[in-house]
Amino acid sequence: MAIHKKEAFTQKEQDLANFAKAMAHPARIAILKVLAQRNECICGEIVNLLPLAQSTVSQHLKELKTAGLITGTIDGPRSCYCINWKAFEKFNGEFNFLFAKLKVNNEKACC
Amino acid sequence: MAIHKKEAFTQKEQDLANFAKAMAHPARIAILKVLAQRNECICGEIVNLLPLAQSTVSQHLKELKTAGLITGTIDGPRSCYCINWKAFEKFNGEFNFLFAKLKVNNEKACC
DNA sequence: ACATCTTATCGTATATTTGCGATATAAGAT
DNA sequence: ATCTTATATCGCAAATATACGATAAGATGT
Repeated sequence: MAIHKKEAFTQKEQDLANFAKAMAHPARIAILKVLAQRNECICGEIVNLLPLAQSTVSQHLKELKTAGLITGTIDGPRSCYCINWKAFEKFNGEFNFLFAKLKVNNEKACC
Repeated sequence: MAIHKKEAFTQKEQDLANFAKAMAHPARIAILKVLAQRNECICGEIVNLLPLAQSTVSQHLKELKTAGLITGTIDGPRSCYCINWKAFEKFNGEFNFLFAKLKVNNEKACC
């Protein structure tokens, strides 16, 4: 029955939703914050900073990578992650586009 | 076993995650888009615009309302929804804070 | 070759989300 | 009072997400 009807929406709507979904967990927000603060690539250090098991963190990193919010390269025995700021720029722009519309209409809001 | 460990993160992280979560579905993005375009309050008209059943749309509206992204008031036999642009302002600011950090560190990104 | 260290993946249990039909609720119209 | 219209809620089925331990994979060091 009720799978996901995501296909029925526009690509932009899906893209925005996917971007939001990738950020829709405090652990992933925390990971992005760490990567933003230290701009040098971080690896399993994230595991020490989060109250989660290594496998769980790895899973969250994978999700962020799949969604395109971060990039990951293998550096010897360890992995190095960085934020894909280009993706953030893109989606920040789309969000702002939505917000801009809101601001314009703000005065006339009725409820 | 593995419920949600959301309590283990800061309030800000949770707030941002909840905001993102509310937007993490194309249907809800579409709803927000409609509400942004027509600034007059929309009710079940949204149902006609979306490829979803009335009950499903109602559920999405409820989620958006619970998350604080929209407001809803009862207007006679029908419901009237508007975007809570204040909430958007707040979270847009927090997102931009994150993005700003990114831009600063952009040059030194290593992967 | 072997041990070690780091990270990814698998398997699994549980919780949450998504979607719909059916039903309830509430206001207006007849 | 009853019917209609508009929304919300309930109950359910199926899909996803979350989390962990166990294990695999890959590189480095001895």
